[in-house]
Amino acid sequence: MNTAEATERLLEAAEDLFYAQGVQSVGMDAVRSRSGVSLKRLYQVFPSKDDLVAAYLNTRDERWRRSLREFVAARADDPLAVFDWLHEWFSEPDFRGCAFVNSFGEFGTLAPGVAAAIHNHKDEVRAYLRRLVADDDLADQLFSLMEGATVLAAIKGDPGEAGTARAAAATLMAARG
Amino acid sequence: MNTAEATERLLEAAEDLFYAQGVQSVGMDAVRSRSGVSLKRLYQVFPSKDDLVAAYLNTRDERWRRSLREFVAARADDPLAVFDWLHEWFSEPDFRGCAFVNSFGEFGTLAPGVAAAIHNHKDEVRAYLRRLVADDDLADQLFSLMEGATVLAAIKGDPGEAGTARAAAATLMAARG
DNA sequence: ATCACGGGAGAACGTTCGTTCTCTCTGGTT
DNA sequence: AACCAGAGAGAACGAACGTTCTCCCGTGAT
Repeated sequence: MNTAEATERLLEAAEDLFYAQGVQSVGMDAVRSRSGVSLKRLYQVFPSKDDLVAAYLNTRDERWRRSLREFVAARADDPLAVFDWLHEWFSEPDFRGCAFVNSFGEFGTLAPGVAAAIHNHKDEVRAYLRRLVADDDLADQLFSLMEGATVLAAIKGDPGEAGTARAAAATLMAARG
Repeated sequence: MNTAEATERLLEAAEDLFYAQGVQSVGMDAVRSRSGVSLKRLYQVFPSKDDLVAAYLNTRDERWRRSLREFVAARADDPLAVFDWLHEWFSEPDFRGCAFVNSFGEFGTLAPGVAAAIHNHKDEVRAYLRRLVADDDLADQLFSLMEGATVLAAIKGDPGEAGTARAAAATLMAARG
């Protein structure tokens, strides 16, 4: 197995485990057995758990934003499609909320690499929304609705929060012309 | 020191430490030295860390909701006052987001007592908002805005999110008459 | 005064975890 | 054939943590 394949398998295992159970409660041994990559190799590729966590967050950020972007683009970049995408995401059986918000809850501001990945993700999403609606204030309002819906859907286990946020978004957009 | 005072000091120390640093990264020894209560007494009052965490969340829930309720009541129960209260909360120097959302990130659905406290808190807040605006759909939309603003204010360290959410709330309320 | 009890301080125990080390094997090079 | 670089499996190490235990002291009852 070459380094590229080892990296890929490690990131896939890390994402599965960290997202489902949280970072702190998953040991490096669990990542090793899930990925089939030896501990020695693991530490060659990611010299510490913090490095693995930061890589997990960054790859998840890219996949997550790409999925959202493509879904919305297929709907003629209608901002309301964002909330339809949220509904699909909330309905996935292993949905457990926003990985970045959850990691913030686990680490707060303590781990620098983790904090940077969290900031970067939120900045990118906000920038995307601002491109989508071209009114920065409105975009920030929609962003707040997105985050609230995600938190509540995760805690209550109810995908219907996406519909609530969508209705609010429609009202806000209508009010702004 | 009697049991009542020990309980009080333990809960105060636990809240300070758990909220500031997260639950998992605070050991029982830290709670002991901060509170001045011996370990033996600690385990008499709270037989396990899970019990202490659940008690921390429940007392915080009550104090938090009382503070919100009183602030808003002093403003003639204007729903927009909720967002002014959020702005004050976000501006506190040790603000670190919603303790319940953070705990959800740490524990997910694993610890039953913790999960129950989280659900209870969110249910109570939603019920309060529904009483405040008397339109359940609108109340749920405001709830989503609150949660989103809290998450984003915590991650970005910017109390201004309260203003963004307030403006959105004003628009939504105007649209509903 | 003595004795029993409850409490405080902190050592001790068992487990978990991040990280490193050892041992062995394989596979390519000369 | 001899050798060596690297990899895998897993033991080992050191720290941290939740929880319990030991030892000692003070206090209140008899």
